[in-house]
Amino acid sequence: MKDLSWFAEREARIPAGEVRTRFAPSPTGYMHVGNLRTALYTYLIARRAGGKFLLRIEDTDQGRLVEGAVDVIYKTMAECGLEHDEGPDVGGPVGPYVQTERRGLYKEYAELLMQRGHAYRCFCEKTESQEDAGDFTRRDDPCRELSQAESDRRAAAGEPYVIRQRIPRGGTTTFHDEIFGDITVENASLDDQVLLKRDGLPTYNFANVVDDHLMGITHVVRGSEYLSSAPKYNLLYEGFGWPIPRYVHCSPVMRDAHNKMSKRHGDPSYEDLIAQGFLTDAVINYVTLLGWSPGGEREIYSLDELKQIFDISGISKSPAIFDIEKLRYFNAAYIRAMSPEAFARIAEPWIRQSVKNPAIDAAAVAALLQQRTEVLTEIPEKVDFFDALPDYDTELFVHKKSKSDRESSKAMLEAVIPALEALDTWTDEAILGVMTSLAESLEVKNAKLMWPVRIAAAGKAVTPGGAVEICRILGKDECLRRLRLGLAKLG
RNA sequence: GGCCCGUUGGUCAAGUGGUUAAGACACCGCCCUUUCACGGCGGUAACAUGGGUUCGAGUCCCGUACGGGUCACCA
Repeated sequence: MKDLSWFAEREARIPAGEVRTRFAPSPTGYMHVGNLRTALYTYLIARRAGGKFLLRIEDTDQGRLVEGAVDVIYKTMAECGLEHDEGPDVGGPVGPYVQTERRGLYKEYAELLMQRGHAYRCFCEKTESQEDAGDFTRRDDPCRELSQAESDRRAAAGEPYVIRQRIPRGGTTTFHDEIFGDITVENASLDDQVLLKRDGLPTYNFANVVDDHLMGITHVVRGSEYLSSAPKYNLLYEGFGWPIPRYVHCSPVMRDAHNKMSKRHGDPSYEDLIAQGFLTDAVINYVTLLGWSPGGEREIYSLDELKQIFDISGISKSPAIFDIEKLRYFNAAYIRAMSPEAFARIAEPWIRQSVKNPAIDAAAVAALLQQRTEVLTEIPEKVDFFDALPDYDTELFVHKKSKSDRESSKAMLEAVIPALEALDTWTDEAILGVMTSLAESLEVKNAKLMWPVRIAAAGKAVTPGGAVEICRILGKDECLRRLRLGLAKLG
């Protein structure tokens, strides 16, 4: 048995009282919304307490690894501003927090547990899935009662085995969860779970306990699917004589009342949301509020603000349904709150998707869009008329509210074209001045004059911005060309 | 099926024995107005259910229903 005393030294180097959390994804795919939320809560708990936030890659299932998944995790964390504290274990001879790189460790700890009688070798055949497990009753493993000598002999003879946890046959185990409170279960209902697999790698159940302890984790934050396994982890901690961390089990993020969010059902991952034109800050804000509430009426919070106020007590017990409509609202709020310059910067590529004409000022178009955009993806379709006048129907000139019909529209255009032709300064003020004074002299409401101008200029009934702004951005020549065209259409 | 957990409007949610049961999204109406949007004002809409405990229960206890999780050499 290797000397493990160095761990005592290592532990001594973790500052007493420091809150330490970890986000421990397994690299089996993309970063879904539930993952992101868990990462966020884990991060916020640490930051709020001025503690450490660590990252650990749980790659012990060699069969389920997905190429590039680790990169997605790192990239997403970085993009979201969830900076993690670096670290190999404090001073210990252990590498970075990637479980396959720590494999030797788990075996030693499993053997330590075996020495203490809390684990045993099992030489039985595999059951690799729930289906294989058959009925719902727990197997009474014959290997559990094998003598140490017999067990050692078979192992030495090269017989493959796994190491199982020896759960007490009687009694109960109680653990405390920060969200769900005290939960007590009968030990008899617990299975002798596998700790170390045949391939020598630990199961999640075991690696988690060992690593959380070695990393000095004080708050174990994870999905509520682990709630019913928690008693087994407690027994493990007790077997080692280690302090039990605080548990924070979070309910899942749902796509509807019955199903979790999942890629398989076409639910968006973090990357998908960004590709769909959502802003990182809005996603973070919304996702944090899905299943957690600060208690007041305010809803818009930056990550920095969340770091100051996040509290475990606000996490809710029941699952929350992801509502993309509300995310859209948050996104729109974030867009509106940006400086015009910042918005122009992010909107420009989207504007240029449909507006190729360099004569059209993208920043000016962006200014019109800022109050009317929920997600970036809706931009190209909204502004395409700046590039090319759509082939519109003259029915558009008929508008009840402004009392416009074909005749009035024709008359308005006939009047406005020469007035604008005579205009030298092509600014909002000048254009508006011409139009309002013209409306006044024609004794019509502004709307009645503006309506046909906007229709002729844009070729569609709904546009970002009004007649004046559209005319201005189009430029005098193009604007007048379109107005004359409109007039011609009206015959 | 056993065990564990949950349940306030369509959705997110406040609420910790005494409230006209907040607020937000969505929806509807009105106002503003140069279309749309923004903004402003107003409206519809909830304590799953049955028993207790209590002067008093959304809040505490028990049952029921419904929903979720778990029972893998997956995490």
